[in-house]
Amino acid sequence: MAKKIKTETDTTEEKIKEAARKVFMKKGYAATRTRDIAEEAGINLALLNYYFRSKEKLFNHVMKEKMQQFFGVLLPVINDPSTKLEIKIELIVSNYIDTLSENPDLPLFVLSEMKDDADHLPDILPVEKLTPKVSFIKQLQEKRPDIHPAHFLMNILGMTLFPFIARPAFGVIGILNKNDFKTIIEERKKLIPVWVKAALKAR
Amino acid sequence: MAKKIKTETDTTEEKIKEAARKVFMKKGYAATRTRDIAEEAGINLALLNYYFRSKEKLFNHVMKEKMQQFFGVLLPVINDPSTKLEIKIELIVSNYIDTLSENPDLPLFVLSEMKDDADHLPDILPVEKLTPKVSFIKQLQEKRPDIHPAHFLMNILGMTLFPFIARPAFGVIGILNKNDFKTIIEERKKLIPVWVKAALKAR
DNA sequence: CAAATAATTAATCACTTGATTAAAATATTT
DNA sequence: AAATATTTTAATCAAGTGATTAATTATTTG
Repeated sequence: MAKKIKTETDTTEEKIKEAARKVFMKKGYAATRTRDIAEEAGINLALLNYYFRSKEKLFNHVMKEKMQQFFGVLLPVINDPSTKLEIKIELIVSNYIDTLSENPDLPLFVLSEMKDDADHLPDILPVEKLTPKVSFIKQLQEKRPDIHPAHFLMNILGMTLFPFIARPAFGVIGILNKNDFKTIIEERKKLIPVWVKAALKAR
Repeated sequence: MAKKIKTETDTTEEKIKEAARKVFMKKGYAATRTRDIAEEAGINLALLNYYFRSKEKLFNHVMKEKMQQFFGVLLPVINDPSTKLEIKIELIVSNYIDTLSENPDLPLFVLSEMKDDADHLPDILPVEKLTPKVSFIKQLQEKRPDIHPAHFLMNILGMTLFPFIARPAFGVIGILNKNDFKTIIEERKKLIPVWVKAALKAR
């Protein structure tokens, strides 16, 4: 009989983490019961506390991961001085669309939980501040010194992320069925950069 | 001594509703305790159930109000056939910015709670579906028959609402302090329509 | 005014929930 | 194989939570 080798995804700790990701992402911190996570992981409730001490500590672990995933799409691109502005825009949009197509709950989860907690969050996510030294900001200011660069960041992220955040709302107003959504999102990979560039030129 | 006249905002029921709006909007359904609402309203916990029967019923009342407020900005403008497309765009943007400046938690609240509940929400909000008969949709299709009208709706709403949804995130990445935010949002009233119109022309 | 009705409260219930404990089972080391 | 350490479980606790009850106070009505 083959020896039991516990692969990384097979360990109890990883089963709990995976269940925690799933349940926290779907229901948020407050609506999640540790029993939900234990059941999802197929383990006893006490084990969860044995491995993670408390609901809050387990949540912080997931939250840190998810914030890194969320900002991890943006920050490397933004900081790379060797990529020109137009390419940065294309990369941000297509990276986010790829990530969120696999993980559509990510932005609403991160932004909701950040709001509850905005103050002591910088602790768990060491994010370099977007000073005017950051190449993306510099490039935007070069192109449009008359407009605050935050505007264009809001435009790119708003156009890209909002459809995922508001997806149920688009359902309610009946403008999109499930299949349309996937198609439209895929179209936006090419369209959003075109529109952002048009906005950069608009006077 | 003057007679006690209970004004509309002075009644117990209204005090409970007002407290419920405040607490539910700030913390969401799951994180809200009925005791929080009672305390905020300055009444006994039992009174809350006396007037509204249950936490869920009280919440549904608030939710319905907030959904009407949220969609109420959009739907009348969208359906008016006598307003031309460019004006519609300006109205949607400036109406939302005015509403959300007074009520910045509205979109994250509505969209979060809609997600948990997406299925049986159409019950509490009778929203006319956005068929191709709706004037806004018709106007978009006239202007750009090559692009699904949902794209432009996503653009307008994304650019307008996203800054409010992601405000704590903009704080964390340090691109905006509190005063900047107000200024920038006010600037966007004029800028977003310019950008949307540029996008409508872009090829 | 007195009786009836409505509004309000303090106390409490039943259940949920995060967490702990003590013991059992399993794995590891000696 | 015995001893030790680690992992897992069932049972339980204490605090929190939505809701109810029974009594009290205020208001309305006849």
